[in-house]
Amino acid sequence: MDTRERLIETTRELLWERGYVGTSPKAIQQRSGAGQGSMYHHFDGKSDLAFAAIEREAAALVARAEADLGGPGSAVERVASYLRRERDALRGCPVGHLTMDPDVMADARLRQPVAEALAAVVERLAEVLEEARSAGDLDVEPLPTATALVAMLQGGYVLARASGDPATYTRAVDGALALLR
Amino acid sequence: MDTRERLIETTRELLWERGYVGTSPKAIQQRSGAGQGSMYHHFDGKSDLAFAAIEREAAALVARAEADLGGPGSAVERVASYLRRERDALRGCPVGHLTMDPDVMADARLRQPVAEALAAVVERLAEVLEEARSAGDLDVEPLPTATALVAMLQGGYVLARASGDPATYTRAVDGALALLR
DNA sequence: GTCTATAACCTGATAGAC
DNA sequence: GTCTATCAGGTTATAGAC
Repeated sequence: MDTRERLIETTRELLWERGYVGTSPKAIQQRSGAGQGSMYHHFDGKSDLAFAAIEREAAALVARAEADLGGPGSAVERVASYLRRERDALRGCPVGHLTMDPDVMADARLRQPVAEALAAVVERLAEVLEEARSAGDLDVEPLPTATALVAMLQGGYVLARASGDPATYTRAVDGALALLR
Repeated sequence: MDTRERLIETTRELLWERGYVGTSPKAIQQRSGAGQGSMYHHFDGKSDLAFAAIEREAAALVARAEADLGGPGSAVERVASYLRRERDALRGCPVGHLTMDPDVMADARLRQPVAEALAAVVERLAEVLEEARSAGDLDVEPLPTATALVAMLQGGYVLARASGDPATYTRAVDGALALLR
């Protein structure tokens, strides 16, 4: 992995752990092993480097959702496997996380990939719910239901982090799946 | 309002807007109109002042939930009025917000009021759901359902902030209420 | 209770040598 | 491409006068 790549991956980690406001260029340089000059050679500054990291994280989120929602099985099964996929509940969502960061939300460029990725996941889930409805397996409005389910996952992280217990996240998912029937 | 009070209320505002990591003592002093010496006279430091603000915010969260969940009406109606209560979707939850802040989560003292308040809301909602179940109006497991519903609210903020549109929050609530039937 | 002074370190970046 | 030097300003306090 070359220096540029290491800078981006390190920034992904730090954005996840500490957010944008809580991540300093110095911390990125130290963890990645890149020097000051090196970082400013490859990127215009903190915001530019964060953009590269956020774009990549956003694309990864959409890809993970698609792996479940576009996988094998009936529409209902795919929704369940998306909801039940193992997640690192105490770390939270690397993308959803960023919506609570004031400096990310204040910067249109940083905000865009976050907005697009979450919207894409909701829309994709709505498509699969629509499919389940057509098949007669479910009787719900696709878009509000998809929005509620993705919100429940995002909020599941909030409650799990607050309680310090990953089981809180699982409990939220169980509750949502039970409601879906 | 005296200086001490102004410091606490200003800190509540700034924690909501910018989080703990993103809020500096200087910013608190400037917005509250209190001087450096004044702040350090009333509080041991940033963390001590934040604790006072967080404790108060956490208590307010529990009180708002109780106003709906302990209000008049049937159990089902109270759940609906809790879920439908108007919230400032783009600002997010002043308490849930803090779970994404690394320095709050790393400090047991700051974390405790956040953990307790969110747990109290979930438990209270579960009680009301149990009541609705006893009345034969609802057929759900109280605790997982309450966890899913509170998570949905917390995640509704995430999606609304990402999209920049408060309607996203409302859509999530609508989806959840529809599932509850 | 509030003020100013001071401190040691961090932040986010630029400049120019190698 | 990477390095070190430098910079103006912010951070989170402490000290002591008023």
